[in-house]
Amino acid sequence: MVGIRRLAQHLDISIGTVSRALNGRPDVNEETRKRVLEAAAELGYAPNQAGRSLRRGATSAVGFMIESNDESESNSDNFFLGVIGGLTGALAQHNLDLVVLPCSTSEDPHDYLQRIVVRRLVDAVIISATQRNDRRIPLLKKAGIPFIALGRTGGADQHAWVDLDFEGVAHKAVARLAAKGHKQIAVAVPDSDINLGHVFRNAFVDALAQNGLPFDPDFIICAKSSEHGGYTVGDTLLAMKNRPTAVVLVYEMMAIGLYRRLSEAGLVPGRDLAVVGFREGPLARFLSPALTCFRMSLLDLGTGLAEGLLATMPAFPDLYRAEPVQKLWPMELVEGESDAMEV
Amino acid sequence: MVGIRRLAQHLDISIGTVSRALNGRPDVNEETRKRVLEAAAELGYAPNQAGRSLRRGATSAVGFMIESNDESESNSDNFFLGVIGGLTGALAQHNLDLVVLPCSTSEDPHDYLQRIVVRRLVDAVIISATQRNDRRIPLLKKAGIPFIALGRTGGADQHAWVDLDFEGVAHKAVARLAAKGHKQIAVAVPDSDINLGHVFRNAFVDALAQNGLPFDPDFIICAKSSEHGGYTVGDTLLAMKNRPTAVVLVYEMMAIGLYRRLSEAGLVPGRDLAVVGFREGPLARFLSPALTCFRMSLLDLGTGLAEGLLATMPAFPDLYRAEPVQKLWPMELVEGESDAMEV
DNA sequence: CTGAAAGCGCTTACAG
DNA sequence: CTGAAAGCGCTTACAG
Repeated sequence: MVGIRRLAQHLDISIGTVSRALNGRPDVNEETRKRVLEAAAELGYAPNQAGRSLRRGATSAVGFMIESNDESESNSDNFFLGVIGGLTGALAQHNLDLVVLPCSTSEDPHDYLQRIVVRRLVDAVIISATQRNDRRIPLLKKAGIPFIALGRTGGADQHAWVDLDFEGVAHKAVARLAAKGHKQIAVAVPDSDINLGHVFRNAFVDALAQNGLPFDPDFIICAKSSEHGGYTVGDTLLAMKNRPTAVVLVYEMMAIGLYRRLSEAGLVPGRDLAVVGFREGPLARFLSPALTCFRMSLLDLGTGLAEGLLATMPAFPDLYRAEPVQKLWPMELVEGESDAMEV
Repeated sequence: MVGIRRLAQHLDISIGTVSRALNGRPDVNEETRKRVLEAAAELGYAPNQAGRSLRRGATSAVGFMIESNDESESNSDNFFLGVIGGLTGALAQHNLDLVVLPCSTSEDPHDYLQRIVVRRLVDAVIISATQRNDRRIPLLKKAGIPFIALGRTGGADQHAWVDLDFEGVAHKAVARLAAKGHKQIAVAVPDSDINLGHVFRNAFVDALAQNGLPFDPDFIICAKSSEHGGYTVGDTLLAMKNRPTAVVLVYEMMAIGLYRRLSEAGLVPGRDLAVVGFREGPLARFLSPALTCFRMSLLDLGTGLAEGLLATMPAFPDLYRAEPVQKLWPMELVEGESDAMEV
């Protein structure tokens, strides 16, 4: 592997000049710069990242921590890939690399992140799957490393975050169902401690009140965030004596399992039970009857996350903002047939 | 952030001894080692990765390059997350970190990988979505960086790879359909230049011959590797005057779209058209009628990949093998109802 | 068993 | 505009 020394020797100039030429410093003769650039391309030289990071005290890399546990495995589908596409695009404009850091099931997310942070593997971090009480937040604050969370936490959030507009979804879904005459509306939320479950549940209860509908705690159904979870939601609904006439889901994949369970019972979504799904994805588009759900751009979400993160990085003073970005990402209703019925 | 200097000063010993104690060198007084370990835990010290990498000439990180393009976005679902789980587990045992390196749609995979490699961002690389003629292979060979491919290429493969046993799948599927009396069997393959399409097509043609069945080029249907692709496969099949009685799919997600298209035409899989899917996933399990498909463990595949990679790394002489690992990953038939019919 | 020193590959004040 | 030199935070022969 060719280093800066070899390149300098090849050009018969000093390594300092080579470095300055490559880094676009203004105080370099344009003729010299041209020769350096050409030779670098020819010899396939790029600065060794360890040497550069050590000297600069920064890695030019941003970490995106994801959890590859069983739950996310079955529900996330293409969510992260879409977001990653947006992130890489926005970060690349500022010469930042994105590295995805998968925390395995067997390791505590807090400990994993701590290792990453103290070793200074990356300059900034994006965390996802935020818990209601997420110990990673104080860890990152204490370490003083710029970060943004994809998802709110339960605390007083004095940090940057971007989250889906669960409130908007809950209100739009409930208002729509109420307009069709539904009075008994259930909601399916994840049974883990992930914060979005709490957020969505609260928004749902709030939406019921706003529409003058009674709240029945039995109508909040906890389930795994997966197809199978959707299936068990179906089980629960079918077993209720006072069965709801509508259900709102908070994970795309749940719809698949619920459709299946209903079908086994001879019931049809939109005729026997109104179903409102969550995120419109390739799967939702192929369900029959078509699922009423909510649309968003994963790419734009990724871009928004990147912008929010850049605004926390002192290394980018022109983008830096004193106030942390805290943004709810809007989701737009897509009308399907799964809640066509009126009651 | 506390460095080794601070830690040494705090303990009133030299940084050399601190380093040796932390790195488990035998030539350290056990009492000293204990004090160092305790102080490191107390002060939250871990060696700066840039400093360590520069000195050692190795990063202790393995890169897993994935492509976050539109196609993979809609087909990969949980495939990578599962594999990543297996990879992290196996690599962690050798103190290697896994970093996922997403190549964005807009960048050429070859150029992206070259940047990663020459900057020495990682010690070894796993590439995926191999093309028939994949320029990344010669790049990695020339750079002399240990690597393994998830997927074969079209060339004479003198490098390590692990791939799914497409041959086994094609033969099992065709033999099973032939036994049920099918003589006109179609296959759906991806329309991109990804190598698995070629591999599967060849295996399919081979399997037809072995079962004494004629080969009709019209029965090879190219489609996008997505739900929508499955839908267009349905379109193609329905439009054929000489319609096949069975179809074998090479992507899990295709089944969803095909089911949908058949349903729209009033046809039922397993009654009007025999369908054999590819990988059993959470989605396949929820299709109705149940999809006949093939089962594998993503976790084991990840572990196998890691082992194959470690065997190429001179840094692990006890695992090192002169012969590159080249392994077809077996897939086991899971009987469903989607090919129940006999003809 | 421990300390002092060299050096990994860069970038960047500092002289000239 | 360029070169020589210092130094980022580690690890590791080398002395003692």
